[in-house]
Amino acid sequence: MLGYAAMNRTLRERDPPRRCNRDMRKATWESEGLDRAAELAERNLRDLRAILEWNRDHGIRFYRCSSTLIPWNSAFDIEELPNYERIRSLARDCGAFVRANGVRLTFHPDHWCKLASESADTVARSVETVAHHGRWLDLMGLPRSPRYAINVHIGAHYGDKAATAERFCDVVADLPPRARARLTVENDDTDSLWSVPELVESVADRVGIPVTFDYHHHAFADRGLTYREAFELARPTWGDVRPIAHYSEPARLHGDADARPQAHAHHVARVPPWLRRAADVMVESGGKERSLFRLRS
DNA sequence: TGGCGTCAAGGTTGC
DNA sequence: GCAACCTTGACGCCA
Repeated sequence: MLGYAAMNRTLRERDPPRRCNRDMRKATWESEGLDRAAELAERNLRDLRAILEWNRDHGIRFYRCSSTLIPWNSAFDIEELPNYERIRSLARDCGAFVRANGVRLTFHPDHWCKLASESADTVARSVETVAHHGRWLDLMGLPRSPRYAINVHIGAHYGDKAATAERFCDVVADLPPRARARLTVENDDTDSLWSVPELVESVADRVGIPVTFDYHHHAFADRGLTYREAFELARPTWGDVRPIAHYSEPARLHGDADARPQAHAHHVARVPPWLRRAADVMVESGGKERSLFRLRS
């Protein structure tokens, strides 16, 4: 399967727009609080259902939902929402749709999520982040499996990779099951950070979570491995679950000579067939769902 | 209503 | 030691 992340450009341009990433700024959160969060969450969940239906109608069964599905959820318990029962019902409905249609739904908390941080406060906030993603998937009634992944990066080295890996594993082992059982870890796009072999050896083999292979990121920390060798290293960490891989192409190869090497191109030319055969591939490009259509044509 | 400056959070690197 | 940068759409102020 091929998938895309977050925004659906086609539905975003409709009137009214359909999207599941409505958010608010701090000042709004402080002035309007739970009532506003409740309203945005409800609209986001309704539109998530619409996006999932649109995906199915267009042959797309792999989708990464925005982490602002329930905005500011790290600041409150979801049961505190005044419309909690409606939220629960909408989430259950999305989950039922996902299961009935063989959809793979995942999340990818952003780079503020630092499970291996040296700061206890940062770790606590990061644990809360993956925990509430797990809560959403539970509300949807989806199995606690990396089929419905909550994918994170370690994203730092703190000057000591061995100690960082140790902290990461300790924190992961203590996560609530709703997050722990769905957690996956992805290779970074920086030479000093976490490559596929490092994640497999230092994390996956120790604490038993799958490694998400990001094809584009691998170029920045290849450790002498070809793309295929790196993927084959990550593959067994998924056990019985079909692996997820991320695929994008450098903007520089698509005419943007000034782009930094890590920048993603707006579309991708071709997903390697060996990768498509062995994994569900999340295409990360600005073109979103339209990039998938171009790959088919 | 449209344009546009700014946005909760962490960490690395360059100066 | 401080500032820029990551990344990117969307929020929300202001004209």
